Amino acid sequence: MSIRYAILGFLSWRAYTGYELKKCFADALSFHWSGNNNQIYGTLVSLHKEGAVTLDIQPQEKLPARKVYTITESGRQELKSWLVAESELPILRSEFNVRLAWACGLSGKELLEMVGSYERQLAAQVLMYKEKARRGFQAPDRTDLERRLWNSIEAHAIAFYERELEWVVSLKSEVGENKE
Amino acid sequence: MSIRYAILGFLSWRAYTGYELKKCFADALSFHWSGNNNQIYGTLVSLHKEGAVTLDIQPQEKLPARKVYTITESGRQELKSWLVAESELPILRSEFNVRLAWACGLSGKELLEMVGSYERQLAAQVLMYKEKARRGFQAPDRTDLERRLWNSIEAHAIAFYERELEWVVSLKSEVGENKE
DNA sequence: CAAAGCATGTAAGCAGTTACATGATTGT
DNA sequence: ACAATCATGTAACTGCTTACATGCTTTG
Repeated sequence: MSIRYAILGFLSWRAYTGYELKKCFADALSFHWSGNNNQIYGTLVSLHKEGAVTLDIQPQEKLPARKVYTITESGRQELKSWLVAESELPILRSEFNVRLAWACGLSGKELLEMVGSYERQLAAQVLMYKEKARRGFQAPDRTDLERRLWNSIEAHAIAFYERELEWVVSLKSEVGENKE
Repeated sequence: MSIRYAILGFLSWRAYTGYELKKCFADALSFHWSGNNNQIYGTLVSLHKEGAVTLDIQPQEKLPARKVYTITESGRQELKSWLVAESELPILRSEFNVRLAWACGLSGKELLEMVGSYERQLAAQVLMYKEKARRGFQAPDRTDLERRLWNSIEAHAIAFYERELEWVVSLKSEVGENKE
């Protein structure tokens, strides 16, 4: 999928500028996009061309004009028909897995160091996610269901890294036995 | 990362042709690449250009010549120094998550159908992975450690989809309560 | 005085995808 | 007759990334 529907999703809440959408992507857990300019500004241009959003240009005295995008009825319909379509299965792309697959050529010490380094990275990520989740996400008037769904998605994202961490810890003993 | 190191990994076992490598990627669980021609044949050409592999062309009577690639000492070193480098954290890209984030606009029935459809897909994926794991992977003389590592990676990959499935099932009750 | 925030955008590139192209051989 | 296996390769595309470019304002 592309970032297109995530942008339509945010716009279904309220009108946003590209700059504000960037912040949405930066703040939201469990969206895997960096929210870089090229994609957001580019996607907004195509959405506009295709009539999924309207554009309101608000000039400012000293700053570049704000371009405020508002979703149209056609945009809402596109979002809705995407929602009920079939999802692709999630893909787990883990560099560490690939490394581990050929790590048996390393010495026991190197292997443990490799696993330990990944463990530290994961632990930091878990902390970071938890902190982000604690701060919460700025969203306008959400229904109770929506809030519960977002909480569940967040918790699931955190759990993913926690499971990974547990697995890596279990790997250490598996590998450690072989060391001596 | 790129598929480059995975290819070097396979070649560290033994020499392969591009065609055989394609099958490796198709058979291996927990590698997220499709193993398409463009990538494999292209990567082999660059690996050769850079001296990480040597090439032996074996003409055949009626079929295109087999191009057998063998890893060089320099290729082995490149693989090893990659192994001990720091991994990027795994990224979970889940289309379903994005859909769910804005699914509260759907009716209770639509929502349950959406979740149910994803649940069925996941269940099928889990079965498929288990069947693949049961058949095992054709690899030449592996050490005990290597076999254990691959088993652990496979089990972890299956567990990932099983967790996702558990989560989705728990979502159903969360969503179901809201329906009435 | 530097950093962060506001606000737009572009250039160049990487990694990956599907689909196409060729063509013999063997099994159902 | 049709599909699968063997075996190579190319074309066109999508999605995403980092880094660059501009330039004013507010805060520390």
